[in-house]
Amino acid sequence: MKPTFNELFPTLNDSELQKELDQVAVEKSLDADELLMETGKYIKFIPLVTAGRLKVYREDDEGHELFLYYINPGETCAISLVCSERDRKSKIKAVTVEDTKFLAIPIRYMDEWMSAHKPWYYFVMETYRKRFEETLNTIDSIAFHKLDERLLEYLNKISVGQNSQTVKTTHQDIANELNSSREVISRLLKQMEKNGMVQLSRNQIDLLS
Amino acid sequence: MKPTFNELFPTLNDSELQKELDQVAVEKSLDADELLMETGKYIKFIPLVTAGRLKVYREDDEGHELFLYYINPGETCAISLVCSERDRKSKIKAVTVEDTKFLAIPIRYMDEWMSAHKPWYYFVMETYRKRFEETLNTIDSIAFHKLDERLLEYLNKISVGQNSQTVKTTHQDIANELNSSREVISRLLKQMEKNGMVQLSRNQIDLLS
DNA sequence: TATATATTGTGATAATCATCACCTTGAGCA
DNA sequence: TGCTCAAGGTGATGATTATCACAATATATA
Repeated sequence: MKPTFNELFPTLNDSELQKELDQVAVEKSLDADELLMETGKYIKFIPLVTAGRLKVYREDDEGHELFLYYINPGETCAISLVCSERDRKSKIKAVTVEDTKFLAIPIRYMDEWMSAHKPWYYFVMETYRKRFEETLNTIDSIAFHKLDERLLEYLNKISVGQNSQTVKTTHQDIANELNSSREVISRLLKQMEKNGMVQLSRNQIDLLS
Repeated sequence: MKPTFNELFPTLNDSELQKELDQVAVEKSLDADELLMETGKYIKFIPLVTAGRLKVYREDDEGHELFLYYINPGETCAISLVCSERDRKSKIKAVTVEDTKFLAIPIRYMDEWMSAHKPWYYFVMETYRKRFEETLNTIDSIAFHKLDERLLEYLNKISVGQNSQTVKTTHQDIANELNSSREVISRLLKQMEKNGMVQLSRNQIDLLS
């Protein structure tokens, strides 16, 4: 059963706000592995994700990347909220990991709705808070933890994000997302398998603990 | 000549807002090296810094710390804005680096002012944007750069923050703020001195380039 | 089924950084 | 002035991670 908008965004359940949303929101969909937001590009709308999933990365000029967090149904992208301010450019990349649907809200409604609709205001502020916190957790991870811990945190994040113990990916992709190298990830995973923490197979890692 | 409030916070120059500010803001001051915000504690007010300087750190459970950014006069703390939402706890530490004065705004006015006063709204959103960006820059630094680059970025950040080429600190303190060790920082600084990038003396580093 | 390709495994080696031990230098003050 | 202590210097060693080279294995597809 497909969840309704109100089930996905319970805090936006407000008749006046919904009237406005109905008027301006455009339903869009993307296939898996499509680029929603690109480093250096302007952001023109706020995506309210209703189905599928987005992965958000930090990316630098030399092609390095680092996984930050997922955007799941019922969530939106804080960066687009921040950057919507006076059309700032983002330094962030958002990619769909599966077929994804979202409502696109043109950013010009941001300021207006923030003062006109308390539910929208709370929704936006809570989004900020969550993303800031996740970003700080990422900092903890890379600043204070070694790669084996980071790998475990990464796998758990993926697992929780997609609500499954099975992570379908390659060692190379993990290495990219942690800004490490394939061999190192392979060795660490082998070690984790020896310790009974995961089960490895081609293109797949099953978390056991 | 001490700058006026309007010079420090030009975007808050709005007669209605200032009337409210005058009513509720409490002027406070702290000596150097005092703790304004502590990991795990609640935040009860928003500090509008008018003089001095704050240093903001990320801190983990095991006492590791990592310098994030300065809060200079004319600025405020994004974390207190985010965390003020429903009285969240912070995982952040803010310490005065010199005698510091600020206006304390009780957090209960946040929501009210956000919808009632556009200048306040823009100020808060701009603060978010800046801090988010700085936090992402910190991620770039620790994820993509080696320690020598990070050290240089750190010294530049300090230098710009205090508007001086002379950084008065010890190697040990730098090591703490970069989550490294004193010997490593000493060696890297010596290398930088050989390359003519800095001049070292006791408790002091002068940037040359 | 045979072959091509993507994925994973693994040893050797190097770079980076942390840690330990101990020394030297400089500044304040008894 | 000489003592004390904080700050800085430096070699040795080890841990972690990156990189290179190449082997082994699984999957797809011709």
